[in-house]
Amino acid sequence: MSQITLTFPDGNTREVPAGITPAQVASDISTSLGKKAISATVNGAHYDLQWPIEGNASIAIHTLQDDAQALELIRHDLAHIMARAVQEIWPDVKVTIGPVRDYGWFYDFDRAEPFTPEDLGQIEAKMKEIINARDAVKTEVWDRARARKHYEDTGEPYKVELLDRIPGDEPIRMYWHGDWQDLCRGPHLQSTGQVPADAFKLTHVAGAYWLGDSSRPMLQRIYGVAFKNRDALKAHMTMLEEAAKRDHRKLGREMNLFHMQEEAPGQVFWHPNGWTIYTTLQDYMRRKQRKGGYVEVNTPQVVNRKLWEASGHWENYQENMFIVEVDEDHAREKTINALKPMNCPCHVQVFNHGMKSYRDLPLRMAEFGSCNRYEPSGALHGIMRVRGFTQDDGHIFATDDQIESECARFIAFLAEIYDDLGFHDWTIKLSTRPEKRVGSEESWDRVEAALGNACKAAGYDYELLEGEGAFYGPKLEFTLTDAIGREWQCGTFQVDPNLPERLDAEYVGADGEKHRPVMLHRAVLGSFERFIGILIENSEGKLPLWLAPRQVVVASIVSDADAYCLEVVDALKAAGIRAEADLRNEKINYKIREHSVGKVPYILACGMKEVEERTVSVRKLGEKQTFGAGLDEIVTRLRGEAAAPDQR
RNA sequence: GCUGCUGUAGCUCAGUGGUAGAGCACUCCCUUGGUAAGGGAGAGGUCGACAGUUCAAUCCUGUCCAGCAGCACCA
Repeated sequence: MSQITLTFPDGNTREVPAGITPAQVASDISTSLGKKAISATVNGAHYDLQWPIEGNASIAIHTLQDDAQALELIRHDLAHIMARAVQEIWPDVKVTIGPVRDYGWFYDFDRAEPFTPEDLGQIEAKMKEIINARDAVKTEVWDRARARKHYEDTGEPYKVELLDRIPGDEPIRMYWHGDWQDLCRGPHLQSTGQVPADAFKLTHVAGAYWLGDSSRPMLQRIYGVAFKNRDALKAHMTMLEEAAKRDHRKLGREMNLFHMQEEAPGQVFWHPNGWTIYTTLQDYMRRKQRKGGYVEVNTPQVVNRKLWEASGHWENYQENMFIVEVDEDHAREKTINALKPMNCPCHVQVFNHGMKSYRDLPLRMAEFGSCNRYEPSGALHGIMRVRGFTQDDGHIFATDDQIESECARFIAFLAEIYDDLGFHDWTIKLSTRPEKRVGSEESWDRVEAALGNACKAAGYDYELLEGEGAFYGPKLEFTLTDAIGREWQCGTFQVDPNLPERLDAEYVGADGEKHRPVMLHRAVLGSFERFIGILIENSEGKLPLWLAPRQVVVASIVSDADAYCLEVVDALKAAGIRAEADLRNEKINYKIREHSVGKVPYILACGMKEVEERTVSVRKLGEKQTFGAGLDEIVTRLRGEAAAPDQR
């Protein structure tokens, strides 16, 4: 047998026979390492301890101490252990796939009966039994035909289909967790006993289409989370509770911002508090847009189908449109309109009205455009995904030569706004030409390069999403990261030569000839509804002062201070601050608690001491420490703090 | 849209084949209290909608509507 050379991370080398497994290598180093080992990285690939190494290689042995590998293997083995548990309890359940995901794994099953929460408890108990049995994990490479016959014989049609999808040059690996067998590319742990038995939890069950295809059968997906130890699991559960506290639907109720009801699914009833956030944000955006060189327009909600036919939406987007039929007595046939799902066709109408010159370009047209889309019922989510919403929409009509500079200009514009709104961590994704597309290769080359160059010119790197662009042009997507690490795609910049063509937009060039402008669709926030939802969740309802709907509550400590409290409120209001008095017959503790829960940024308490001294006792949200301030002093201070970021 | 679950007071939830209950919120009374819930009383519900089974339905069955989780969708 030939010898090969293994190189360890510390640079040491070892001569071993070809075909040696990482398990043997680990045991050769020490018995304890042999026991502790879970997997290896061989020439950069994550290797099962049982896979033979045939040639010279770099090798690193992993143990449960190595976070990345350990978590992946624990979760992956748990997926198998769960599938085994399910089949031991219900032998006729069909197994499919069970990958690792963030914090855990899932496994999809085909079973006529739905799994219940009680079933999850039973499965968990069975899984613990399996882990405690400490069964060895074994693997073999099988011949494709043998594997196929095996799964046909055992009645596992999904596995047969998976087998057929494995590329011909890949080995067919079989794994055994005890007697239970699964087709799997591996790697896995040495034994089920290496899985911590107290650091996982089955969380929920939900439907999922086989292979993610809505035309295929719906399976039942059981989700689990798993960690290296019980404390990490606990920390995760605590994190989930923290995330639940930020839920904008809950905070929206508690802060009396908005509500939704079943007569208008997917549409928001904004209450005074919520509408204050909305209009404050909109006023800010309007000022930014003016400074940013945009003209603002407003276009109709209900538009005849002719325009949607011309724009292509009738053909491609009709399912998502609210159709409005108008049936007049005298009319020969019904007039069919649609609520606008997008503003772009209307903006082209504005552009088309009157002859445009190359001197008018780039023409930056903005609208706080109210749109309605018939979103699938299952997609609705609070104010984040709705059927009626308002975009901070804008379309830049430009020449090809202006794309790059307009793009760079937009990125700078967006960066300022995200910064003002407290989002300092965001990324750009560049989506390039998809398979199905229109336009020449040269024009795609040019426009993709323009977007990429604009990012670099503005000083930002981008991630490439190849083939993800629209059929007519590439786009940039701007994704921000919130306070708890979640990502939200908000901004977009999309190059569209198609719609101007369809709707016959033209301008007169310097040569006196008519030319087609390109249209740049762009948004910074996306929609006000969704963005406000993000702001709420990001801040846990503790919005920055300028956006807080109720900025100051002046609370009386004794009723003899009521008149003074009203005077303080008047002074604050005169300074443009949203202030209100709380003169109720309640103790100051009660008022403090209530307004703290209500996320009011400032509570000014006034008792007789304050009345006599003409001061206020200031308590900032989230701070236990209070401080005293003179009336004029606090008005000046709060007026400064409450100014919008662009007005400081 | 699909699978599963849920729908009882403004909110959070308990409960029963014989037309309902708690806590908080609300109103009133007592209390004037110094930085996260003072005490008492009262009012408040077509038990999501519509059918069906039953002597009797909030409860059982069906259909629909809405919400939640996930999947699919998001030109």
